[in-house]
Amino acid sequence: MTRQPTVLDVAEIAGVSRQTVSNVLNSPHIVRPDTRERVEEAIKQLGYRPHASARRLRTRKSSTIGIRLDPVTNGISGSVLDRFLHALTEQADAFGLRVLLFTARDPDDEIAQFERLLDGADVDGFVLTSTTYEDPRTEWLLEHDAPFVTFGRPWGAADVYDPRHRWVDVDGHHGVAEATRGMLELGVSHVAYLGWPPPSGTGDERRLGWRDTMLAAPGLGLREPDLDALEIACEDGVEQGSTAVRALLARGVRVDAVVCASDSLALGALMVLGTSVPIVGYDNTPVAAAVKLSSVEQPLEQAAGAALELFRAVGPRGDSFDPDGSANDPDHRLLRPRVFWR
Amino acid sequence: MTRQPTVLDVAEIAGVSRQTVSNVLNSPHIVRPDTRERVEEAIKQLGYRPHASARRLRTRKSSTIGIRLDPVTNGISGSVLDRFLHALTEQADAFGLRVLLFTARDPDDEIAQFERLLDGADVDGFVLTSTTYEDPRTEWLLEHDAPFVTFGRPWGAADVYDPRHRWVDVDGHHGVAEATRGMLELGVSHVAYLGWPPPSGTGDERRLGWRDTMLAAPGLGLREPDLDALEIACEDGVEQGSTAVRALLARGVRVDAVVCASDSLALGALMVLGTSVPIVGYDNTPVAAAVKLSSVEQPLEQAAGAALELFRAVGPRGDSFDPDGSANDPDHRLLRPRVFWR
DNA sequence: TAAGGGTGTTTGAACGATCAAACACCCTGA
DNA sequence: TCAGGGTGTTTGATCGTTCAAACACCCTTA
Repeated sequence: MTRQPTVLDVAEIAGVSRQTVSNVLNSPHIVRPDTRERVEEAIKQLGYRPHASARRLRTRKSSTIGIRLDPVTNGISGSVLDRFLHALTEQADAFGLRVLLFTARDPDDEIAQFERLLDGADVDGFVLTSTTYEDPRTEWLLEHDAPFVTFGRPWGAADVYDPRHRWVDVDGHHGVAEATRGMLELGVSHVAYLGWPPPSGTGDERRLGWRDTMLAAPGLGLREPDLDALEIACEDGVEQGSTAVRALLARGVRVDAVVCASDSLALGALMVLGTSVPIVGYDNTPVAAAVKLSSVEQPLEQAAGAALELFRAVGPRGDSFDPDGSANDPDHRLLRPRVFWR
Repeated sequence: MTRQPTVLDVAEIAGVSRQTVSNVLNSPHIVRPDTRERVEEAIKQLGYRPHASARRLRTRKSSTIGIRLDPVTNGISGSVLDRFLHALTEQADAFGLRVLLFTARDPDDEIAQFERLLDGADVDGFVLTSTTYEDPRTEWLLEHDAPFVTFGRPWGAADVYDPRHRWVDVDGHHGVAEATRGMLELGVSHVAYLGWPPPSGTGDERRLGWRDTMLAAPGLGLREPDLDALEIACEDGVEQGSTAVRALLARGVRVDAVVCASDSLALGALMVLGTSVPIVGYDNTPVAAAVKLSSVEQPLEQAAGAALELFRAVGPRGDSFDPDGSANDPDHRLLRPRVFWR
């Protein structure tokens, strides 16, 4: 036989019907053990493998998630999403899912792609990677109730814990706080913060991680105005980081250490300050490793796994309703990063 | 009507049969213009979109290419493949193709994935990104005549221009030669080369790009032994690059400029030599941009486009046989990189 | 006027799987 | 002996599309 074997071929060999073969594959528990064994034997013998498209046509499910590849690898930090994508792909198999890529020029185009992929039954749903305030994409997906999970909280949403919007995210506050604490443990007191200008969901959270830690530090005796002086904000970028640090120094501020909102900024700081002052970046990109920069590392494997779990759970919505609220929230996951000291 | 419209719905509205609608979609030229117009009108009116799985089931084609996401983003240069992947995804649409990701632990596992994806009709074929000498993967694919295109020449193969093995690649010799010429034009004479230890298909080629250019340089009067002194090899990595350059200097060699086989090595050189000596890297990674390093840039968009073209052409093999040989080779593309001077 | 050829459209069947309902069988209890 | 219920398996129909062959029609040409 030259063509691929089908359920029928398997059925014939095992001496059962099509449907029984199908049952062995999809709901083994309803088949009697000895029958099941015979069928499994035949499957192995023929090297049978279900035809994915036929199954999709019938079940109207593709077991595939779509994910958008961002248009520009925006500098250094692009690699974070690449690593997330990688982890996602790697673990998708274990969840019986596949990952289909697509690109889009802008949010509107992306929505058009959603429509195209869903209508063609190419994907069951999506994983979104960078969501913005009042994101038109999530609104569209909710409206058309298409399953989705975002990597990143819906900053600015009325209810961040809306069960209809499932998300996975990394606790930036905790990460930066840890980095700051690590600096203070070195015995220094003037830990500066180099971040992004508000408003920025992620950025503001990271900034607070530093600020809260500094204020709470015992015996440091720092007050709000002291902190204001130790903080500087600029757009993301190596050059911008260098410029900002120079400005900080020009003000005559004493800087014992620097905690940054990104590796790009950290690299910028490094180029001005050299290795005399300890610096911590964020995202632990390959660049950080290359120049031996400490950095906050996001648990991307965990994040990917959690995203897949949430995605798979999208179907039976509401049946696991938790009256306690966020106590044991099954729809959202906030993961803890850790500092990678070098 | 709540469900997705089908060809039948369109047919009814346009007053034609299923097949005519199908023809309008797949071979518009055989449909009379006025009929076609009526059908297109109906398609637009209903917002009809063909069901991809149904089509795939019938045609036994998935219009999807599989691509493996490499297990580890190996340092800085990982971004090259990411950018290629990106370009591939972006242009796939124009070729009516989709990109499906998968991962694999090792070549054997990858072959198992090939089998799984092909049997399930999930993909039509593959684009391979890093091929090695006597690659078991390409051999398997050839044996099972599964369509594939590699990004990278089959180094060491008996016949690199074997028409059964289609490939796209970038002319590293030319890229490094250009970089070297650029250095010489600055008026310097002692251009060193920092590369990888042989044997390495890509590495050896790049090295020759430098060597040939140096030997051919008019008025330089360099001979083989002089070149040997100007050359040093080490494994890829920032640290390794620094060490190698230090060794070169320790030997008392005069170094006016450095051409490197990668950005990692270039960064390593930069950390030892500083900005006093011009350095050129390879791949133009974000890191190179960040530290203002000149670098050879691979035309990844072109490479992706060419890969897709070749992939689409895999079907009718042999009908475009070219007796002249490589004169106008339709199965392979060697692209020219350019130096991005900073 | 009938046979032949070309063009454009329709019809029946198939792709390979799963759903839903029917069916066969065994066991129990009236 | 037969109704009733449970378990395990089979049968017919279906998902939405395209292939292959049939068909209707018009235009030539003998």
